Amino acid sequence: MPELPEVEITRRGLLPKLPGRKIHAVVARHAALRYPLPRALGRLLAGQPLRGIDRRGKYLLFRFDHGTLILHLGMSGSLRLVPAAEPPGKHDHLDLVFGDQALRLCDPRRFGAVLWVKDDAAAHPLIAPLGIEPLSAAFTGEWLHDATRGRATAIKPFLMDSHVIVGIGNIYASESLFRAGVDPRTPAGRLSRKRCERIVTAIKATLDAALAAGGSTLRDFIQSDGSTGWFQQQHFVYGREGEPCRVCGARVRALRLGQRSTFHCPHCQH
DNA sequence: CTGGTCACCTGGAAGC
DNA sequence: TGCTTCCAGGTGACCA
Repeated sequence: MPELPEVEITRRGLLPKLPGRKIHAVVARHAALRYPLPRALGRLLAGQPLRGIDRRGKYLLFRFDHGTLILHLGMSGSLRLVPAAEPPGKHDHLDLVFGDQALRLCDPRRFGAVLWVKDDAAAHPLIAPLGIEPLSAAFTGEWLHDATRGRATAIKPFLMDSHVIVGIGNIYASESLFRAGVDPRTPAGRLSRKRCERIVTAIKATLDAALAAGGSTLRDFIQSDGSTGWFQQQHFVYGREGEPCRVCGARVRALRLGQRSTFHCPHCQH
């Protein structure tokens, strides 16, 4: 589920509530997600005030005086703030208990990650190789044009490579290329400067729209029982195979690119 | 380095 | 109804 906007919305939802508060206990109900959980997390964090919550790509960074807890939601993870006494569900693998509230990690597929770094989190082997932040000022058409030179791979999987650009998952890759009017199969290295500019503008607009949509439901999914899941976006093409394009009415087509389902409008995208 | 494939895990939907 | 198969929003590891 989570792509960059979902992770960022989660972060923004927690920001006014958690930093400054002390962790009282940690409850780990599963020994490992994608990786084994850090050992003795309770001893490590009990009594420690959370200093801040940052984000790098889709990784959330919980800052403490003596290190950083790195958290990734994987494909199916979500964080909720619940009453600490609330009984955990089947896939609620980890609680960080702040007084009478718990920050609860639910992740049915367990593709998420929880890691502890004592030193500079930016130097962690999973963080250091991450690519550019798509919402940063440094992400421009010129940057994308430079980055794509000499690359034969299709632009869609290229955009999803977190070592190039972070945060663009399967949904927003299709959606952004639709907005840009670019065929997802186009070899990255063949894109003109102008088309790179269109793609960058489209990515920022797509992510901004998702952030705006998430902001309006933020309170719900941070505090409620989570049954509503992630906020719903009106997609242009994603998941709409055979349905009419919202712009031109042509049938939306599906294909596979790099093992991932890809949606596009053959009339609007070239 | 590049591009392509696989695996990790569970659950829901579709097919028979 | 029940069993089987396929698919899912991520990404690191591995291969040629």
